[in-house]
Amino acid sequence: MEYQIQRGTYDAYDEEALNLKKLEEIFSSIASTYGYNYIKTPTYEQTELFTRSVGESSDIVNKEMFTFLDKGGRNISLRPELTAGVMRAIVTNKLYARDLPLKNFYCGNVFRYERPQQGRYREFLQFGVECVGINNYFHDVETISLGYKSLKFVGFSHLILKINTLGDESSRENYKIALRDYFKDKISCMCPDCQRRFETNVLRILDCKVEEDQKIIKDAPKINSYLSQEAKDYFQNVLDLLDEQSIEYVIDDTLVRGLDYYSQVVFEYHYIASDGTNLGAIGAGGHYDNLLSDVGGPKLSSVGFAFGLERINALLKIIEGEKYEKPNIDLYIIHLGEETKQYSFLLMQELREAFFKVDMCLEEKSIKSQLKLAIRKNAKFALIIGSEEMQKNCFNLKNLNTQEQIEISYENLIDKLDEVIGLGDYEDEK
RNA sequence: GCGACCGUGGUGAAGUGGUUAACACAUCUGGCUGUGAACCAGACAUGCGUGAGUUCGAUUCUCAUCGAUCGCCCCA
Repeated sequence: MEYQIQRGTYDAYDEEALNLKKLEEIFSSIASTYGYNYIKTPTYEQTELFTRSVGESSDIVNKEMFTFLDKGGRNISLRPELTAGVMRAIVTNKLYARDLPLKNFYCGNVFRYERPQQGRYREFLQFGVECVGINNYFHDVETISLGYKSLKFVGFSHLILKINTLGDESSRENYKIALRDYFKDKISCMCPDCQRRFETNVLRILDCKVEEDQKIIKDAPKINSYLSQEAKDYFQNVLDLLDEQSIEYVIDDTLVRGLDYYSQVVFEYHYIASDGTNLGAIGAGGHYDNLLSDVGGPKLSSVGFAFGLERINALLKIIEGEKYEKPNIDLYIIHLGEETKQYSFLLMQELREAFFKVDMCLEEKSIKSQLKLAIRKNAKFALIIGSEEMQKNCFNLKNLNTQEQIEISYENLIDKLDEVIGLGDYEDEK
């Protein structure tokens, strides 16, 4: 009986695992330059935390959560996103009493029980940030631009930033009433999904892709006419400040997010690969005013976003093609003859102490096989040690890219490796 | 949750109701016992996602199930 991997999950190994991990490192370090600190919260929380925060009308909570009773009878859910947990942590630890805003970034696995598709898993990784505590459009822009620049940095040269405003609470309520009013007598001839949305969340009707419905939606009232002057100014300030930084955006007034907690500005990052692959949003976020108070803390405005690491990784693989980074080592030691094995092994351990990435084959194999192994391990250099070399304490160092080979003494080995491998790294970065 | 399509070795894949499941790449061994190639000779699926059924006989037909992919829904 062979065990099967669970639906919607995947194993990452080799370059995929390497690059996923690298993405986390890069995003983390860029977030640090923006003054964000790492926060880690539990993988599961009380179910109610999510129904309260993400929203009972949202599909995520409604039908996509992994929910169960633990042995103590507690109602538990695997996190479908990380914002709610971060908010809870802020309340639990009374972090809101510190200097505001609180700026945290996170990276972790989240769970949603959905039908799997390309770029969509039931357990996937999110990297995100939350800036909590101050209602100031500068923070919105700071956050949007952090996401934007991070994505640019890892290789998305032509990003699409979609942005919209949902207005403040009263603007949004008025707008919803207007929408209901508009769709009231038309809804019966719209698609079943829209009819459902009409009841649960009118805003989402704007998202509908059915052609017939689009015609009706086109003439629906626009949020713009229902925004309070304050909300309009807020949004305009955000746009102006984005312009100042030459961050390009597209205003998309049909952009409404699926999580219930957003207000004011919302945004999504998109990328369409040259081969047409479109994985949907690779990152998305927005401003929210009531989440912290919904979870039992003070009422503080916040803004945040989350990236989907698998989607980002999949697109980068297409963009970078051959250059997509593979695991590698610095040096592969090739030993010839029984008596050189131990000598080589000890040398290898010594080099590892100096933080070189070194490996060797501990079986007896022909030089041919060992060279092939070196290639397969993606080694930069091979160090060939035969009994003659062992006697003389002198080896052959072969550059596996250029095939050049030099003779080098034991004394000079580490210096030479420093020089030659350091150089290799430098060239890689260029 | 709904619809479509698919599932053969490490990989890409051909194929048939019936004794040895083609071909290619990769890998291993030897020819060549110290340098990644080429060439030559061998090796490599007790098996065709899983389970059941039809049949004298199924990888090939039927059903179920699991899984991938795509569309819808939703989302990162």
